[in-house]
Amino acid sequence: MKIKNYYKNLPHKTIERLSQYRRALMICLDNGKTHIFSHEIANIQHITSVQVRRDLMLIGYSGTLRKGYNIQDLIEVISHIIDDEEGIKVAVVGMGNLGRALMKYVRGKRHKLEVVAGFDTNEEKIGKEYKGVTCYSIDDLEKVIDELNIKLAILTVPAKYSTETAEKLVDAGIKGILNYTPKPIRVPEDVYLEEYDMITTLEKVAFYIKMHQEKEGE
Amino acid sequence: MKIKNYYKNLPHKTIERLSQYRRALMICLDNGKTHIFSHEIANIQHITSVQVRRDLMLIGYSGTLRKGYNIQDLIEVISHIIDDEEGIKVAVVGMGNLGRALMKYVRGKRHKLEVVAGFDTNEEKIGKEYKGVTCYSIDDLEKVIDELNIKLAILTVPAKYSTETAEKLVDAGIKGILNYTPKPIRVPEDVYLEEYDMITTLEKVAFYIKMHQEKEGE
DNA sequence: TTTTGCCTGTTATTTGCTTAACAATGTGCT
DNA sequence: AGCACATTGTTAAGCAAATAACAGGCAAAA
Ligand SMILES: NC(=O)c1ccc[n+]([C@@H]2O[C@H](COP(=O)([O-])OP(=O)(O)OC[C@H]3O[C@@H](n4cnc5c(N)ncnc54)[C@H](O)[C@@H]3O)[C@@H](O)[C@H]2O)c1
Ligand SMILES: NC(=O)c1ccc[n+]([C@@H]2O[C@H](COP(=O)([O-])OP(=O)(O)OC[C@H]3O[C@@H](n4cnc5c(N)ncnc54)[C@H](O)[C@@H]3O)[C@@H](O)[C@H]2O)c1
Repeated sequence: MKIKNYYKNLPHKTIERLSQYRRALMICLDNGKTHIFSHEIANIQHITSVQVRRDLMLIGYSGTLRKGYNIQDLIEVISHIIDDEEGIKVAVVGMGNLGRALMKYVRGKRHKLEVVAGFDTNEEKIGKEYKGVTCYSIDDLEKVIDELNIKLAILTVPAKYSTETAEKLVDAGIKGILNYTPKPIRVPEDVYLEEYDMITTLEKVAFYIKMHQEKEGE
Repeated sequence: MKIKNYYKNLPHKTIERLSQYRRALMICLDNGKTHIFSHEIANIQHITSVQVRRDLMLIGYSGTLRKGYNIQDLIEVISHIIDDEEGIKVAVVGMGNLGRALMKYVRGKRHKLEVVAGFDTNEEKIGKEYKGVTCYSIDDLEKVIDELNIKLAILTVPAKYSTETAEKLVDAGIKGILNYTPKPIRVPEDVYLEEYDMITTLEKVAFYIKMHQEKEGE
């Protein structure tokens, strides 16, 4: 399993960029391009060509000298690395403003990532469909997750329910959680967790605006 | 201006954590706590106490031995660092599903960060209020940004308009952009840019789920 | 009063990632 | 053919951040 093993050593940041390269490449392909240079990819993503080449080196993909990389090929290689063959089923947990926006947004974006269920506690939402996806009761979490083979959950419940909902998700056998709640959650080692807090990011931007202002005023 | 200067050297990650510490501390304060240990903060945030102490060292705040940190004090010190005294005015550019969710979410969360305007191209949205905030035409961008003294923009327009809208924002004098569009944008050096791509994050979680599955199957 | 233990604050080490440097190579031009 | 050069692929250096290691000190227990 040599091939599989070196995936493990890919830097997290490289994984992120591969996802981005692929989307950029698909657009290029649609535009009729067949080959692309590292500096072109770099330009689209606003990074350096060195970084692109380094990432591609890490996944063992080689381009042709003076012709660049074959777009079609490269898309396939990246897909083979980051996509699961069977596809990964996704649930949105908490069908509020953000949950619904995400549901609509993600649906149909990547065919290996299918949103197949929503969950909520609100009686009015339970049983309804949103963009063709059923909203289930949180009480049926375990059953539905098992039946629909859901592996990934996007957590968008109110912050005060983050912890308990995360626990339910883990107990139900979820393998990865994307937490958009401002409250950090804890998961066992075999569950992959990614957290993103918008208020933090907003405050960070505000801080650097403030700092820049002060620097100018000196 | 010694004080101001060392803010410049604070690691980006420390800034992010300060924002999070503060929110956690405010909750503790509400609960009647007056002092807190580094390991308690660490527990809430699911990080190590060393990291907490190191961050606090960097901002030059000292606790009391065996009593920990004075919560009220610490909140003030952090606020003094990351908050702008005048407050920073924010605009949401692109009042779609995500834009509206964010508008509602951010409003009133932090009183030094006020969302004061929305912008859109859709005639039906222009002139309407959402959560008490007016949605202006993108054609009035420069005027409104100037009049309301808006410094920070959250970009939530469709990806194909990211680039042109970013340019408009920069021209209008915006000092910081938070780009939630999947298309990377480019800004001059004096504009602070933060980008976040949800699909990338989702694919990353999916990748690690897949990898973990394969490791098990060996 | 001494000792133990708990907590802070600081310095040193390690890790992960980015950037720089450069060797290798085939293409087109002269 | 031979030279100039754009472009790839790899190794080395540099940076930022996290973690580890540890010194210092006070409070309570013995
Ligand atoms: N709206 C945003 O733009 C935004 C941005 C960043 C983060 N967030 C975070 O996302 C979360 C949701 O935000 P929102 O604006 O969509 O809030 P919301 O109130 O619109 O939605 C919350 C939804 O979760 C449901 N819910 C409540 N308790 C539940 C439980 N125990 N299990 C399952 N579902 C439950 C509610 O019925 C509701 O439908 C919050 O934690 C918020 O901090 C929101
Ligand atoms: N919805 C989500 O959950 C989500 C998540 C991540 C990223 N995004 C990104 O955020 C952006 C918006 O997503 P959405 O789901 O809200 O889409 P949407 O179509 O609901 O909203 C887009 C809004 O922008 C307005 N608009 C169009 N052109 C404009 C212009 N030139 N200037 C100003 N406004 C303009 C439209 O009238 C509409 O109101 C997209 O780039 C999307 O990729 C959305």
